[in-house]
Amino acid sequence: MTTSSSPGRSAADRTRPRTRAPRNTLNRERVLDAAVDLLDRAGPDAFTMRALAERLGVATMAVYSHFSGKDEIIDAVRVRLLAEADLPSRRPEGGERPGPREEVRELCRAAYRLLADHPSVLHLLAARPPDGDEFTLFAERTLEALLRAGLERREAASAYTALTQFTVGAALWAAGSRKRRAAQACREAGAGPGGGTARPAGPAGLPADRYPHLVGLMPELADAVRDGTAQYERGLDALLTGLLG
Amino acid sequence: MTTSSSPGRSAADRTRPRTRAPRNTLNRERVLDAAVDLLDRAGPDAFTMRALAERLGVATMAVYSHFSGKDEIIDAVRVRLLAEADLPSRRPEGGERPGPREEVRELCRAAYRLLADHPSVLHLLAARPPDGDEFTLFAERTLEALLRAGLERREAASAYTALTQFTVGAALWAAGSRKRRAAQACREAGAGPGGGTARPAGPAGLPADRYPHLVGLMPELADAVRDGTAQYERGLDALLTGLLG
DNA sequence: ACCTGAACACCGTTCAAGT
DNA sequence: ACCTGAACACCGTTCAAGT
Repeated sequence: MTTSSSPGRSAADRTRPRTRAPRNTLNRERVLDAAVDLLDRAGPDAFTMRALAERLGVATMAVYSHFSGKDEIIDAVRVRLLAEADLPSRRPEGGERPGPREEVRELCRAAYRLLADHPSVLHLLAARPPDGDEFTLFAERTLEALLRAGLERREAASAYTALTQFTVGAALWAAGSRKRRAAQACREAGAGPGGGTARPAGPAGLPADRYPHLVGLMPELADAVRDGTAQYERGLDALLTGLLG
Repeated sequence: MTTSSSPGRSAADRTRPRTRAPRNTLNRERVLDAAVDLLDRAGPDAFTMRALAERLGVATMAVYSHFSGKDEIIDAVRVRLLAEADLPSRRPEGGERPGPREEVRELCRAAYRLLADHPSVLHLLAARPPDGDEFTLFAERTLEALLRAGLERREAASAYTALTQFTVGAALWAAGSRKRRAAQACREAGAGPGGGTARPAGPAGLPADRYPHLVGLMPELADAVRDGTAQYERGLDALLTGLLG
């Protein structure tokens, strides 16, 4: 897929043995920094213990001194990212404190942004979805706002769950469409600019007689997927209306 | 993790060369049958070209005569499952035709059930989310009902997208909680029934002073995750209310 | 305690060969 | 055309060894 770019050290470097790393070059934090970076840059498939170690300038097995294995690293990355979400400040400096509905909206937006900025986290969430209580700060503040909005305890828990589920699903969609768009651009670049006879009828080869509405609404559906953020906000508004009345 | 159960042939069988398979034992359909079965039974991690071939009673490379590789098989599995969703019949035999809102509800329920029954599809969806137009029949009928409910073209496309996003997110949550519950049961069985001193304070070790609402609502949150279907329906109703007014 | 290199049991896939 | 086995370049992880 990529050309022969070596991300860490050159092939020549990798051949001769690296100068031995100082005794305490590594710690959990440095490993996690590199893991998040590698995951976001290269994607989950390229997230390899060997690649991670190379990025740290260290032998592969050095990482095992600080983590029991790849799974523990993945768990730690997930916990860190979910905990570090850039949430809106609790007390806005200048303006009024927003109403509970507006605060829930802002919190969800922040969660969506986090997932959109770190597409690889989605892969981790899919492989091992969070406990619900792993969003900690996000959960705490969202639940508080939902209760303040007048919801009962059960209703608040249920609403929080629904909001989180929707947010993850929407982010998943956006990440997928981004990936697909990149793949398509790559394909078209490879095929060259000579496609005059392409696309005979249905945009995806779908029979328009069997799926009239689907084919007819294709442009609108493409729009909805294209601008993930705007689409997310529309859905979020609808969900909030249904949840808060 | 598992005991030494060999899913396909015994270790002795695997040692001596298998009797050569007849010329046309394999075809795309048989491969996909086995793939879906293996995926649902053993999970995505155990979904291996070697395991798949063994289940088919065939050498590993035989599969490559019908599929270009693992990715193509995964794509085909996803398309097949999404296309084969067990949707509610278009014309109910006895009763009245339901209103558009009720029909959308039933369609979404069917989609959720499909994802819940095939948890591994979720992994595939996460790795390469669908085009939106891969749900074909589901999309066609949902879009039709949304238009019938009075939505504009853009609104219908947006609403369909939101419903699908929410459905995938909710199914993801349910699958995750199921997996986690199984893992926990396994862990407890291993530890034996001697846990009298466990769980000192917060259910997950969360500081109750930092996360009062989250800790306080833990039972309700656990309930919301426990019965995935009921939780999904509550969220779906809220979303529909917001979308259809 | 922390880091290293070789080795083991896997994986997807290429390739030349069988029928 | 379809199926096979050996081989290649990976992967996560175990292990004995270095400092």
